[in-house]
Amino acid sequence: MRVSQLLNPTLREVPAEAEIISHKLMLRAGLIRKAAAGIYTYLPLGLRVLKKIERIVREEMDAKGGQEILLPIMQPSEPWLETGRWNVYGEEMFRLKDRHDREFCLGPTHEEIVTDLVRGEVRSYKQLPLLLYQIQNKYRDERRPRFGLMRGREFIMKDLYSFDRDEAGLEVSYQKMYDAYCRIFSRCGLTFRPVEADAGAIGGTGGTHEFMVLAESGEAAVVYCPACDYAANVEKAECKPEPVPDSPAVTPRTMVSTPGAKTIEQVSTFLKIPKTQLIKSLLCQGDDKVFLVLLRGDRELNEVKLNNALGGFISLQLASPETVYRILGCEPGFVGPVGIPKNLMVIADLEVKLMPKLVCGANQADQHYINVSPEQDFRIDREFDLRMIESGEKCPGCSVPLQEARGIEVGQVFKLGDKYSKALQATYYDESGKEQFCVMGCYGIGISRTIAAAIEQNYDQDGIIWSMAIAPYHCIIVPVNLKDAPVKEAAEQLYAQLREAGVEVVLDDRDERPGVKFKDADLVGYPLRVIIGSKSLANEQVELRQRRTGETELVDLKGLAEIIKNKVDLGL
RNA sequence: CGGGAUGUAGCGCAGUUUGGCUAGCGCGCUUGCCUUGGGAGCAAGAGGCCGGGGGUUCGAGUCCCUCCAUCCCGACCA
Repeated sequence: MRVSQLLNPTLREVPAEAEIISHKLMLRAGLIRKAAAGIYTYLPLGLRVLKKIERIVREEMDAKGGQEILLPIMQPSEPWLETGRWNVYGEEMFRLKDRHDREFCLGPTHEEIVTDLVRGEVRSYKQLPLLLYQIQNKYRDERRPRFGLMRGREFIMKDLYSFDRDEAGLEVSYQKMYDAYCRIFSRCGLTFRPVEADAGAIGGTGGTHEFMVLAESGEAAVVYCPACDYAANVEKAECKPEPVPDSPAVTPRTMVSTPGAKTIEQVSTFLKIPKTQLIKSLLCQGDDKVFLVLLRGDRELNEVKLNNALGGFISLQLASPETVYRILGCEPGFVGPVGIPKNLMVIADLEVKLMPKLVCGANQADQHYINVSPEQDFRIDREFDLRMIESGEKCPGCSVPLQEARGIEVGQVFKLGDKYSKALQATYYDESGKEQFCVMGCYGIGISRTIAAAIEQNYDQDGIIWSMAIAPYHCIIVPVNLKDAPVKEAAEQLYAQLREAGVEVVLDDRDERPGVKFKDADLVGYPLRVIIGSKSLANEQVELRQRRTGETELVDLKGLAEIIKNKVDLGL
């Protein structure tokens, strides 16, 4: 391709809309343009990167026995009604009606439609296991799309669905995908970590792992063990209850005045009692149920754990101050578990019981109780691990202190079990002629997000640094001065040779000054750059520069095509 | 959805407070000259429903009402 003909509108300045580095660089390097919030057009170079990643994904899926299909984007409501998710998915689902008023959605995911397919086509155990995948658009009306391709309302995903005879089969499929994902992200040149995760609305009873590309801009927080291979999303990371070491003298429960002290911080300071001896009492509302959640004062509530513990709500949130007042007769700052209405369920974190004496709100303005004993002074109806893990806590595997990092979730693998096959009656007949439910797994990779993640991990002040495997082109030829006939001729010749050799190459044939071409080449991030200038050309030599290292070598023009071809094949 | 901000040429911005004639600047774009190893220089040009609608006024980019769009924080989220 000739740069003069390439639709690659690079920008000198960063559009005001971009915040994070990948978004800025993708706009500046002319890879994407915005069509609407969270909806993007891929320009030629952006699309080439996308196709490169797709190709790697296809190769690895096919290698594991995956069969590619293409499911519809527009899906009828019926299978969604059968699984109950038509109503559960909420506003995040784009919905539409046809001229007959029949309801459809733009697929946010494809469990329903693929299971609907399989229940119609699979009859026998002989057809299993079945691994079906597709690469296509997903639609989610995110409340807040952001960061360019990182969180879009339309995005491209590879999703594979496995159908097995039983749990053992699922285990095999799951492991295949887990391995394939590791290979895919390695081939894309990413530093990543599989972490234990929460299954969220996709549900399913088995395990799930998220594949996190480690980057500062990541939206997810993970903890990992530097000694063993334990790693988990903080939403999921299991917390061991820790006893509070310092226990105050045992005296009867006493109400004390704490004027204006509403937060844990304020109460702790006012009473000169460490936060570990305070109780954090949160009145929560899940759908239409209200309950009181108790945590040690210095801990944070993990809402995902809470929601899972209670069986999953459509909406779970802190109760409004009005609700708190209606139920407990005080404002949120003075809530506590002592003397509350009998029908108000109390859900405590595992650590609460380990607190010998504690301080809590008295459900009266400006009053707290001190010397409160769990179970003696208030009841605990149910106990769970409800808190957010903190970095430095001990690894559940090997007790080494955990470290914290941020990550971009580029993939997730789920064991679904029979959640969808049961709801949609996807069954097969086993050897004895008995009807059984398929055991399912689903496995997603955010292809478009992976592009953004790759940039977040590979850039410098000049622009993007692609790894060879996913670069839009392998190499760019920059003739310093096209009006210099030998330079032009050498450039054209090399361009032809490289194309002949199967190297993906662009020739910057624009009548621009060299500085402009160098800047653009760095910005776009071609891994290899050949600079043809008159001085070195006089010795039949040109410069070969590596984008990542900036390392430049003077090489003979003769045989250069082979050298470049080798570098491309070796991935540098 | 709550809070905050922004919308003026392809991009980045000024002008809006205190209404006034023909709406500016830089980059980019077009043409010519010149230049050719890290976003050169000179000259001449093109390009705007000042986000939309309504209102106030002799007069609105500027004031008022309203809608829309976009971004950030939070909430939320496979």
